[in-house]
Amino acid sequence: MIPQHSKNKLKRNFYTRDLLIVAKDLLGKILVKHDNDKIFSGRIVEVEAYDGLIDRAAHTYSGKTKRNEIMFNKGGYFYVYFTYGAHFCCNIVTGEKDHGTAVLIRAIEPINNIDIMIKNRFGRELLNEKEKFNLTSGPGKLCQALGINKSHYGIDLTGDKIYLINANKINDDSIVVAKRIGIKKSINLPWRFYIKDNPFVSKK
DNA sequence: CCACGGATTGGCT
DNA sequence: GCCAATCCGTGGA
Repeated sequence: MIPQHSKNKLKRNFYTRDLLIVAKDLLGKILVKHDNDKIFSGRIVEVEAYDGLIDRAAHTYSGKTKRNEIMFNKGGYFYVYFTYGAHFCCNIVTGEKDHGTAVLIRAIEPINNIDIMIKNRFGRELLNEKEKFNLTSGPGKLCQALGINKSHYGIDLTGDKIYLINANKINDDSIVVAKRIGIKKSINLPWRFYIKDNPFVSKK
C-alpha cells in the first residue's frame, strides 16, 4: 500500500531549501509514522508556512525559547506543539540552521490504518460517510488520528520513526494559494497552500 | 509569581 | 456564525 522503498524517503536536501519552496512541494507527499508494528500514513493536502524573521504569527518571531528551539535547526526535523489546552499540531522544519522556519501540516488524506485513526479520533465507529472527511482535516485532528504528541518533538525526519515518502509534484494549476487561518498577526501573508478540490482540506 | 492568550475544535444559537 | 473548553509556554512585575 505504501511505497516503502527506502530510495523514496525524502532526504535532508529536500527540507533545507527555502521555506515557501518546501511548503508547496510538501503537497502530495506521504507522511508516514511507525508506531510499534503499525504504520500510519496519509497524503499531505494542506500546509501553512511560518517564518520568524518577518512573520509575527510565527512561534520563532521573538527569538529562541525552549518550546520553539527545534525550529532553529536545519530543515528535516519535526516540530510538535500543544495549544488551546487540547490539541497538538505538527510542523516540518525547513531551511538552513538558525532560520526559524517551518511548515504546519494542516490536513492529510488518510491512506493506512484508517480504522485505528477513526478509533483515535472518535472512540467509536463512523456514524456516516461524511465523517470520513472529518478524520484528518485540520492540524489538531490529524495529530489525534495519528497519535502524534509531545513525545515526537524534534524527531529527525531522515530517520525511521516519522518521515516523508516522495510523490509526484503537484501541478501549480492544482494548488490554491490563500491567507493563513486562525491567526491574529501577519494575517495577510499568502502562505497557505492546499490541493484544489481535495475533500480533506480543513476549510475552503 | 501570576496573568494572558493561542498556528483549534466541536457544539449550540 | 459564535463561543466555551482547557493547559501550559511565555513574558511582565
